[in-house]
Amino acid sequence: MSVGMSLLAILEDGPSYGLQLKNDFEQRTGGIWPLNVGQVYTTLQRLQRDGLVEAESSNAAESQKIYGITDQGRQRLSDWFREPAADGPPAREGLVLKLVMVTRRNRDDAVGVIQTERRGAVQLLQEYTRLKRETPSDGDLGWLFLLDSLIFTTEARVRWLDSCESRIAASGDTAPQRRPVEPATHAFEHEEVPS
Amino acid sequence: MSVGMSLLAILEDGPSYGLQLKNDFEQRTGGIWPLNVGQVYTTLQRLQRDGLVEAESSNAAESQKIYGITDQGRQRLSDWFREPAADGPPAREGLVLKLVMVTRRNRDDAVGVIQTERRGAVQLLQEYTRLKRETPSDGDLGWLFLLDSLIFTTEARVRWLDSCESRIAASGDTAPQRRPVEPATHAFEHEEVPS
DNA sequence: CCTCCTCTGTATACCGAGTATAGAGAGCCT
DNA sequence: AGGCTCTCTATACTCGGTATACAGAGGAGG
Repeated sequence: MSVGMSLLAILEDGPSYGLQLKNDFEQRTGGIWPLNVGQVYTTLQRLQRDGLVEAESSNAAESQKIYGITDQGRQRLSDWFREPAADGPPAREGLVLKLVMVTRRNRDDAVGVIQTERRGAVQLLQEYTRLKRETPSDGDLGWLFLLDSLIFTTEARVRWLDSCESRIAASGDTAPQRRPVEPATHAFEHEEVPS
Repeated sequence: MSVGMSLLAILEDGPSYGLQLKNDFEQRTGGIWPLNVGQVYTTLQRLQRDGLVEAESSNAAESQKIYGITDQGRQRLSDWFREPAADGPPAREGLVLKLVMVTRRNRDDAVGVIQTERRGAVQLLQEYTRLKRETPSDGDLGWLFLLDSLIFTTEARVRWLDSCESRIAASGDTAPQRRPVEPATHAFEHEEVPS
């Protein structure tokens, strides 16, 4: 739950409340990662349930609930920073999945997908580099990290798409692979289904 | 819903049922992306609700429900292949979030996070390149795409981590950074907030 | 035969991430 | 006063993901 941990990290700088946490979160990520307000409240409830956060009385306005981090919360946050991020299988990625699926179906469609995505990625890349150009290189470290991350992964995506396209080009001449789409298949195809 | 669309893509090859769909999915992704069975059934229910899939009578065993793609499902699948994948803000990434948060808190901890993650990423990279070495370069295109994607993004992650570390090294000497905690941004309310 | 065990297959409960929206209260303006 | 906007909290809902319950079929062995 990286959102919850991020809220904990913000709360470590002092007690706060829902909307303020949302704003702080978005400020720290330069507005690149907007955070839905509703998610803040549900996440706070979960953090409170787990004892990582406690509600403090807001004497002035009833409409504000101030939350503060607990000692257990500080401990949990420390653990989060210490433990490695990825342990299970790598996260599924929509575009990769799409390309895997479309390639088996029709290689021409795959080339279309690649070209569409490449255009989008290059455009994003230009946007990110523009943002970076406007940022002093001694600016906020977190913001620079985030920008660099976006740039590196988007660059990698472009190069990956190029490699996919050339792979298709290299193999397309030799291997036909897929039937030309027919409706009304399954009537007769039933025998092979195990029963 | 890329999982649902992937199931649709599999169903385009002919009717099938829950467990078989899980197995086909994992076979197409070379076992890199295991798919929980439960998710298959709930996703099938959603697809059926939306009319993209229909339950066919399972003649032999009652314990098997055979699903087939509908014309509407084929249309939806075509649309999925045609439409660009990413339109909203880029997906939040746990590691980037962690690094952004930890950097603001303590740069030494940030270096620790970077080094831990770098070790893990390099190890993954070795694993992926080993898998690639064992794959003939004219093998299944989808599998090669998937493998390349993992390699490209993991490489990018390593280079990103290196760049983060050198940024910290470059700026660490000059700039103190921890803000001395200022709540009270907000008009009148919490002059009572304990800090 | 009957029991136990395993394998296959389906289904549900639950959690977290994420979105949309309802609705209360305060301040302001005319 | 009425009405508007802004702030703030809260809930309902969807989807991705995991674990687990549950039912049936078939085999092994007493």
